[in-house]
Amino acid sequence: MARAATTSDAFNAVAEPRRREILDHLASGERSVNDLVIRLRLEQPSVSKHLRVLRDVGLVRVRRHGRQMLYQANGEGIRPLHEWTKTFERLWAHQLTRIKERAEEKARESPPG
Amino acid sequence: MARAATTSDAFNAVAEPRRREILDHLASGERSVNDLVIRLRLEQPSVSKHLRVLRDVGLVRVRRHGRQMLYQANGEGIRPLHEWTKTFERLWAHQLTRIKERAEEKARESPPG
DNA sequence: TTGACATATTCCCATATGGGAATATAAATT
DNA sequence: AATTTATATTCCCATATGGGAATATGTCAA
Repeated sequence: MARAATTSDAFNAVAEPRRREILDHLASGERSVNDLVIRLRLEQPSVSKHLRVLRDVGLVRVRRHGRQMLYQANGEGIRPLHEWTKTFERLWAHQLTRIKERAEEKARESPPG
Repeated sequence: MARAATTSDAFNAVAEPRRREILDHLASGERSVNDLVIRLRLEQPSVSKHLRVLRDVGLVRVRRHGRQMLYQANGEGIRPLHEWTKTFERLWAHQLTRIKERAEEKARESPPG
Protein backbone atom coordinates (compact mmCIF):
# COMPACT_ATOMS: atom_id res chain seq x y z
CA MET A 1 0.00 0.00 0.00
CA ALA A 2 1.23 3.52 -0.73
CA ARG A 3 0.64 6.68 1.24
CA ALA A 4 -2.97 7.62 1.93
CA ALA A 5 -4.59 10.03 -0.51
CA THR A 6 -4.31 13.71 0.30
CA THR A 7 -8.08 13.79 0.04
CA SER A 8 -8.58 11.04 2.60
CA ASP A 9 -8.84 13.46 5.51
CA ALA A 10 -7.93 16.93 6.78
CA PHE A 11 -4.66 15.68 8.27
CA ASN A 12 -3.39 14.53 4.90
CA ALA A 13 -4.66 17.66 3.18
CA VAL A 14 -2.80 20.08 5.46
CA ALA A 15 0.42 18.09 5.25
CA GLU A 16 1.19 20.05 2.10
CA PRO A 17 2.81 23.42 2.99
CA ARG A 18 1.20 25.28 0.09
CA ARG A 19 -2.22 24.22 1.25
CA ARG A 20 -1.47 25.55 4.71
CA GLU A 21 -0.39 28.83 3.14
CA ILE A 22 -3.64 28.95 1.22
CA LEU A 23 -5.59 28.37 4.41
CA ASP A 24 -3.55 31.06 6.15
CA HIS A 25 -4.62 33.54 3.49
CA LEU A 26 -8.23 32.43 3.69
CA ALA A 27 -8.16 32.90 7.46
CA SER A 28 -8.66 36.64 7.02
CA GLY A 29 -11.65 36.23 4.74
CA GLU A 30 -12.98 35.22 1.36
CA ARG A 31 -10.50 35.28 -1.52
CA SER A 32 -10.69 34.64 -5.24
CA VAL A 33 -8.39 32.13 -6.91
CA ASN A 34 -6.47 34.92 -8.59
CA ASP A 35 -5.93 36.67 -5.25
CA LEU A 36 -4.24 33.52 -4.01
CA VAL A 37 -2.25 33.10 -7.21
CA ILE A 38 -0.84 36.62 -6.84
CA ARG A 39 -0.21 36.51 -3.12
CA LEU A 40 1.35 33.05 -3.02
CA ARG A 41 3.18 33.35 -6.35
CA LEU A 42 2.05 29.96 -7.53
CA GLU A 43 0.78 28.91 -10.93
CA GLN A 44 -2.97 29.16 -11.26
CA PRO A 45 -3.43 25.45 -12.01
CA SER A 46 -1.51 24.61 -8.84
CA VAL A 47 -3.74 26.81 -6.73
CA SER A 48 -6.87 25.36 -8.30
CA LYS A 49 -5.65 21.83 -7.67
CA HIS A 50 -4.78 22.57 -4.06
CA LEU A 51 -8.16 24.22 -3.54
CA ARG A 52 -9.80 21.13 -4.98
CA VAL A 53 -8.12 18.96 -2.34
CA LEU A 54 -9.07 21.37 0.45
CA ARG A 55 -12.64 21.37 -0.84
CA ASP A 56 -12.80 17.58 -1.00
CA VAL A 57 -11.92 17.24 2.67
CA GLY A 58 -14.19 20.09 3.77
CA LEU A 59 -11.48 22.58 4.74
CA VAL A 60 -12.85 25.28 2.45
CA ARG A 61 -16.18 26.36 1.00
CA VAL A 62 -16.77 28.03 -2.36
CA ARG A 63 -19.31 30.29 -3.97
CA ARG A 64 -19.42 31.74 -7.41
CA HIS A 65 -19.36 35.50 -7.94
CA GLY A 66 -19.56 36.23 -11.63
CA ARG A 67 -16.47 34.78 -13.24
CA GLN A 68 -14.75 34.41 -9.93
CA MET A 69 -14.85 31.62 -7.41
CA LEU A 70 -14.64 32.90 -3.86
CA TYR A 71 -13.13 30.53 -1.33
CA GLN A 72 -13.34 30.70 2.43
CA ALA A 73 -11.84 28.58 5.19
CA ASN A 74 -14.25 26.21 6.92
CA GLY A 75 -13.69 26.23 10.66
CA GLU A 76 -15.52 22.98 11.20
CA GLY A 77 -13.03 21.22 8.96
CA ILE A 78 -10.02 22.47 10.88
CA ARG A 79 -11.54 21.87 14.28
CA PRO A 80 -10.81 18.11 14.47
CA LEU A 81 -7.11 18.82 13.99
CA HIS A 82 -7.24 21.31 16.84
CA GLU A 83 -9.09 18.86 19.07
CA TRP A 84 -6.64 16.06 18.37
CA THR A 85 -3.57 18.14 19.13
CA LYS A 86 -5.33 19.43 22.22
CA THR A 87 -5.28 15.94 23.74
CA PHE A 88 -1.49 16.32 24.04
CA GLU A 89 -1.66 19.76 25.60
CA ARG A 90 -0.73 18.54 29.07
CA LEU A 91 2.57 17.22 27.68
CA TRP A 92 4.01 20.64 27.06
CA ALA A 93 2.18 22.05 30.04
CA HIS A 94 4.00 19.46 32.16
CA GLN A 95 7.24 20.36 30.52
CA LEU A 96 6.69 24.02 31.38
CA THR A 97 5.83 23.00 34.94
CA ARG A 98 9.06 21.08 35.20
CA ILE A 99 11.05 23.97 33.79
CA LYS A 100 9.40 26.30 36.29
CA GLU A 101 10.08 23.91 39.15
CA ARG A 102 13.71 23.57 38.21
CA ALA A 103 14.04 27.35 38.04
CA GLU A 104 12.53 27.71 41.50
CA GLU A 105 14.79 24.99 42.85
CA LYS A 106 17.79 26.78 41.45
CA ALA A 107 16.59 30.02 43.01
CA ARG A 108 16.41 28.35 46.43
CA GLU A 109 19.91 26.96 46.01
CA SER A 110 21.40 30.34 45.21
CA PRO A 111 19.08 33.07 46.44
CA PRO A 112 19.52 36.57 45.04
CA GLY A 113 21.30 39.27 47.10
CA MET B 1 8.15 17.32 -7.66
CA ALA B 2 6.42 14.63 -5.66
CA ARG B 3 4.83 14.86 -2.24
CA ALA B 4 7.02 16.15 0.59
CA ALA B 5 8.78 13.53 2.69
CA THR B 6 6.92 12.30 5.76
CA THR B 7 10.02 13.29 7.69
CA SER B 8 9.99 16.86 6.42
CA ASP B 9 7.90 18.12 9.33
CA ALA B 10 5.40 17.16 12.02
CA PHE B 11 2.45 17.91 9.72
CA ASN B 12 3.57 15.32 7.21
CA ALA B 13 4.42 12.82 9.92
CA VAL B 14 0.98 12.89 11.56
CA ALA B 15 -0.80 12.64 8.22
CA GLU B 16 -0.41 8.87 8.52
CA PRO B 17 -3.27 7.44 10.67
CA ARG B 18 -1.10 4.70 12.20
CA ARG B 19 1.36 7.26 13.42
CA ARG B 20 -1.46 9.19 15.08
CA GLU B 21 -2.57 5.96 16.74
CA ILE B 22 0.95 5.41 17.99
CA LEU B 23 1.03 8.92 19.43
CA ASP B 24 -2.38 8.34 21.03
CA HIS B 25 -0.96 5.33 22.84
CA LEU B 26 2.15 7.21 23.87
CA ALA B 27 0.00 10.02 25.26
CA SER B 28 -0.61 8.00 28.42
CA GLY B 29 3.08 7.36 29.00
CA GLU B 30 6.20 5.54 27.94
CA ARG B 31 5.71 2.35 25.91
CA SER B 32 7.99 -0.30 24.45
CA VAL B 33 7.86 -1.17 20.77
CA ASN B 34 6.30 -4.52 21.56
CA ASP B 35 3.58 -2.86 23.62
CA LEU B 36 2.63 -0.86 20.55
CA VAL B 37 2.85 -3.90 18.29
CA ILE B 38 0.39 -5.78 20.50
CA ARG B 39 -2.01 -2.92 21.12
CA LEU B 40 -2.14 -1.65 17.55
CA ARG B 41 -1.97 -5.11 15.94
CA LEU B 42 0.64 -4.03 13.45
CA GLU B 43 3.76 -5.86 12.32
CA GLN B 44 6.82 -5.02 14.35
CA PRO B 45 8.79 -3.64 11.39
CA SER B 46 5.88 -1.33 10.58
CA VAL B 47 5.84 0.05 14.11
CA SER B 48 9.60 0.52 14.11
CA LYS B 49 9.46 2.33 10.81
CA HIS B 50 6.67 4.62 11.95
CA LEU B 51 8.54 5.34 15.17
CA ARG B 52 11.58 6.24 13.13
CA VAL B 53 9.60 8.86 11.23
CA LEU B 54 8.13 10.25 14.46
CA ARG B 55 11.60 10.39 15.94
CA ASP B 56 13.08 12.16 12.92
CA VAL B 57 10.58 15.00 13.20
CA GLY B 58 10.87 15.24 16.98
CA LEU B 59 7.42 13.95 17.86
CA VAL B 60 8.79 11.21 20.13
CA ARG B 61 11.81 10.60 22.31
CA VAL B 62 13.48 7.26 23.06
CA ARG B 63 15.58 5.70 25.74
CA ARG B 64 16.96 2.22 26.02
CA HIS B 65 15.94 -0.04 28.88
CA GLY B 66 17.77 -3.32 28.56
CA ARG B 67 16.65 -4.94 25.36
CA GLN B 68 13.70 -2.64 25.09
CA MET B 69 13.41 0.79 23.56
CA LEU B 70 10.99 2.98 25.48
CA TYR B 71 9.25 5.69 23.48
CA GLN B 72 7.41 8.71 24.76
CA ALA B 73 5.50 11.49 23.04
CA ASN B 74 7.27 14.82 22.86
CA GLY B 75 4.87 17.66 23.59
CA GLU B 76 7.13 20.29 22.08
CA GLY B 77 6.89 18.50 18.74
CA ILE B 78 3.11 18.48 18.72
CA ARG B 79 2.74 22.01 19.97
CA PRO B 80 3.30 23.76 16.61
CA LEU B 81 0.38 21.81 15.14
CA HIS B 82 -1.78 22.96 18.01
CA GLU B 83 -0.67 26.55 17.59
CA TRP B 84 -1.34 26.54 13.86
CA THR B 85 -4.85 25.14 14.17
CA LYS B 86 -5.48 27.60 16.99
CA THR B 87 -5.17 30.51 14.57
CA PHE B 88 -8.43 29.32 13.00
CA GLU B 89 -10.25 28.96 16.30
CA ARG B 90 -12.38 32.04 15.79
CA LEU B 91 -13.83 30.50 12.64
CA TRP B 92 -15.74 27.82 14.48
CA ALA B 93 -16.35 30.15 17.41
CA HIS B 94 -18.08 32.52 14.98
CA GLN B 95 -20.09 29.66 13.59
CA LEU B 96 -21.25 28.74 17.09
CA THR B 97 -22.15 32.36 17.71
CA ARG B 98 -24.26 32.42 14.58
CA ILE B 99 -25.98 29.17 15.53
CA LYS B 100 -26.72 30.59 18.96
CA GLU B 101 -28.03 33.83 17.49
CA ARG B 102 -30.31 31.97 15.13
CA ALA B 103 -31.63 29.85 17.99
CA GLU B 104 -32.39 32.97 20.02
CA GLU B 105 -34.07 34.60 17.05
CA LYS B 106 -36.26 31.55 16.62
CA ALA B 107 -37.10 31.59 20.32
CA ARG B 108 -38.29 35.21 20.03
CA GLU B 109 -40.44 34.37 17.00
CA SER B 110 -42.22 31.55 18.81
CA PRO B 111 -41.88 32.04 22.56
CA PRO B 112 -42.56 29.08 24.84
CA GLY B 113 -45.85 28.67 26.73
C1' DT C 1 29.70 -19.06 23.05
C1' DT C 2 25.20 -20.15 21.86
C1' DG C 3 20.55 -19.19 21.78
C1' DA C 4 16.48 -16.40 22.71
C1' DC C 5 14.42 -12.07 22.76
C1' DA C 6 13.66 -7.04 21.20
C1' DT C 7 14.13 -3.83 17.79
C1' DA C 8 15.86 -1.80 13.41
C1' DT C 9 16.96 -1.91 8.58
C1' DT C 10 16.86 -3.29 3.72
C1' DC C 11 14.69 -4.68 -0.52
C1' DC C 12 10.68 -4.88 -3.37
C1' DC C 13 6.48 -2.87 -5.47
C1' DA C 14 1.91 -0.78 -6.34
C1' DT C 15 0.26 3.65 -5.70
C1' DA C 16 -0.63 8.67 -5.08
C1' DT C 17 1.64 12.57 -5.57
C1' DG C 18 2.83 18.06 -7.10
C1' DG C 19 4.43 20.74 -10.67
C1' DG C 20 4.63 21.96 -15.65
C1' DA C 21 2.39 22.33 -19.93
C1' DA C 22 -1.52 22.25 -22.50
C1' DT C 23 -6.25 22.40 -22.79
C1' DA C 24 -11.14 22.68 -21.31
C1' DT C 25 -15.05 25.06 -19.23
C1' DA C 26 -17.58 29.12 -17.97
C1' DA C 27 -18.95 33.87 -17.64
C1' DA C 28 -18.56 38.72 -18.96
C1' DT C 29 -17.67 42.10 -22.67
C1' DT C 30 -17.71 43.85 -27.19
C1' DA D 1 -20.51 35.38 -32.41
C1' DA D 2 -15.95 36.39 -31.14
C1' DT D 3 -12.80 37.74 -27.62
C1' DT D 4 -11.19 38.24 -23.09
C1' DT D 5 -11.03 36.97 -18.37
C1' DA D 6 -11.25 33.47 -14.55
C1' DT D 7 -10.92 28.99 -13.13
C1' DA D 8 -10.68 23.87 -13.61
C1' DT D 9 -9.02 19.64 -15.59
C1' DT D 10 -6.00 16.42 -18.01
C1' DC D 11 -1.66 14.36 -19.19
C1' DC D 12 3.06 13.42 -18.08
C1' DC D 13 6.79 12.11 -14.88
C1' DA D 14 10.20 11.87 -11.07
C1' DT D 15 9.72 10.81 -6.45
C1' DA D 16 8.46 9.15 -1.74
C1' DT D 17 5.62 6.15 0.13
C1' DG D 18 3.65 1.86 3.54
C1' DG D 19 3.39 -2.86 3.89
C1' DG D 20 5.42 -7.57 3.43
C1' DA D 21 9.28 -10.46 3.69
C1' DA D 22 13.74 -11.23 4.93
C1' DT D 23 17.59 -9.99 7.41
C1' DA D 24 20.61 -7.30 10.49
C1' DT D 25 21.79 -5.39 14.97
C1' DG D 26 21.87 -5.39 19.85
C1' DT D 27 21.12 -7.25 24.50
C1' DC D 28 20.29 -10.63 28.01
C1' DA D 29 20.45 -15.58 29.77
C1' DA D 30 22.42 -20.08 30.29
